[in-house]
Amino acid sequence: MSPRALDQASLQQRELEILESALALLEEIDVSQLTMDKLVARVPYSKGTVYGHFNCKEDLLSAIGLHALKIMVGLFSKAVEHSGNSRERYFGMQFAYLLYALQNPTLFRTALCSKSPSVKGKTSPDRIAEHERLEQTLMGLFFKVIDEGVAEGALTIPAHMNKQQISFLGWAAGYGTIMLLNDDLESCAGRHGLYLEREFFNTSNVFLDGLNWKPLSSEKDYHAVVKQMLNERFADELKTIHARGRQLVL
Amino acid sequence: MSPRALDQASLQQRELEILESALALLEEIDVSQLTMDKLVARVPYSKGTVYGHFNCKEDLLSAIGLHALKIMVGLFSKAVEHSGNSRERYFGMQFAYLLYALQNPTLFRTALCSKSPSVKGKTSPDRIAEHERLEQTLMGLFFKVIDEGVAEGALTIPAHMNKQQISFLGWAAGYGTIMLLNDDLESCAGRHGLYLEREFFNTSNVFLDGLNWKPLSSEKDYHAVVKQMLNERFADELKTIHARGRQLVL
DNA sequence: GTATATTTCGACGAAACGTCATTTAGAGTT
DNA sequence: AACTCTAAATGACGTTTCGTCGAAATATAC
Repeated sequence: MSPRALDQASLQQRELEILESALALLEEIDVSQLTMDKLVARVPYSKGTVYGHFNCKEDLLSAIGLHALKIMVGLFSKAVEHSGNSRERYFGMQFAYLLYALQNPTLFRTALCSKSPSVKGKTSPDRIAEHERLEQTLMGLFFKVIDEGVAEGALTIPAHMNKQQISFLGWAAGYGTIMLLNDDLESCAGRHGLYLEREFFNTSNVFLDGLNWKPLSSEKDYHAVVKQMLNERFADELKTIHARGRQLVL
Repeated sequence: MSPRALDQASLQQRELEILESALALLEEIDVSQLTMDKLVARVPYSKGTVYGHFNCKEDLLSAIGLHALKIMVGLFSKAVEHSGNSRERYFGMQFAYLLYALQNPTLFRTALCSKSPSVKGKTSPDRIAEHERLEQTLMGLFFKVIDEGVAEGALTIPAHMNKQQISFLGWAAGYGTIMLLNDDLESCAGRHGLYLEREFFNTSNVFLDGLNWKPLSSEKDYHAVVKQMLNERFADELKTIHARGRQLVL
């Protein structure tokens, strides 16, 4: 009956291959210069095949956004599994976001585009749904640690807030810090370099102190916490970041 | 010599006219559907003339972003001039950002696009420079109130932070809140409506409490502060928001 | 070897872009 | 009032990018 039904696995495999080619291309040219024709020229597949995976440039960008989300889930999971109290782990999760951004500057920058309304407007419904699903997963990781914080007695959720709001605010703080200091991602510790991690660190602590999540930053040396977690859990990521000529200064 | 030399004023006038036509068009279609041809068809000018002002769609989007920034400067200035202590005014400035977003949902959504790397990559250098200039102005407004807070003795800048970091974090919190709850902008207080202003309010207070900017939210009724400022300073904006069928619930 | 369902291919028409040779019209000149 | 001169406006046109679709290729079943 059905001859050579292409299995899901090799389809996904090829999709990933095309996606990575796109990212490689984006190392050379700006997103604004990216065209489907250029991508097709670079890939060992035809236009029709590429369009079978991504129905337009915007859909491709969204797929890259999804890819980024998957990497984040992996990093955040590692941070959550780290030993330590709830605040340390929450803090670690926030910091993992910075690691992701430093390790994959192109991916990070491109994923930002996928948030833009002009891109979302052309994305396939499937991918949008998958996007929401993954964001839910990420949220779940944050919720878990918040719950543990409450269980430990280290955190009391303010009367006028809920878990969503808390994890959301932390996310916004981290996201905003990185986005506004975006330039630092590329810089090899030049004039402005080295601010990003410092600001990220401080921002996260101000946020957690604001929630009165114990132990406060005045009661515990979170520099040491971050350093330990980096060494024990994120050695590979650090290596990649160093290979990019970027140091992580805390 | 020069016949009918066009003065700068009428040039800017026309640029604004085209820009507003674009925004009107964006009330009907999505940003992703916007084309220069559609804009030209809608405007009493030719393609060449339109391209004289905006050298591509992305440049137009950036111009819309600039327009948004100008409106923000106006709103923030009003909030800064309000009576009250420094925290009240800083809080008011944050809230003015929400007003802007609710009053101009299309503008807000479109301005978001102009932040995307894919758009910035095609924007004219002049406009990028102007963008930075205006953002400096906005920053300046925040700095001013932070300085006043310090002068009043209501705020002590944490040893490991500076003004930039503080205003940045507040901005990120507000920006993030609105962006992630973007959908609420359009909704006429439906199922999900009404969360945005509540979260925005709480987020801002958590942030300011985290900084220990006195009086804390436990010491003062900031609901009353916001309500008073809205009535005294932002009656017009409230009217527009109501006209859009959106209530502001605090 | 043949039939058949599936995948791949890339040429092609449509759409959007952005330019530039031409036209228009206002101000000065006679 | 006719003429000239030139900045400004125009829109047709060549180019680029898009996304589709009929044809070709491929692999399996029989």
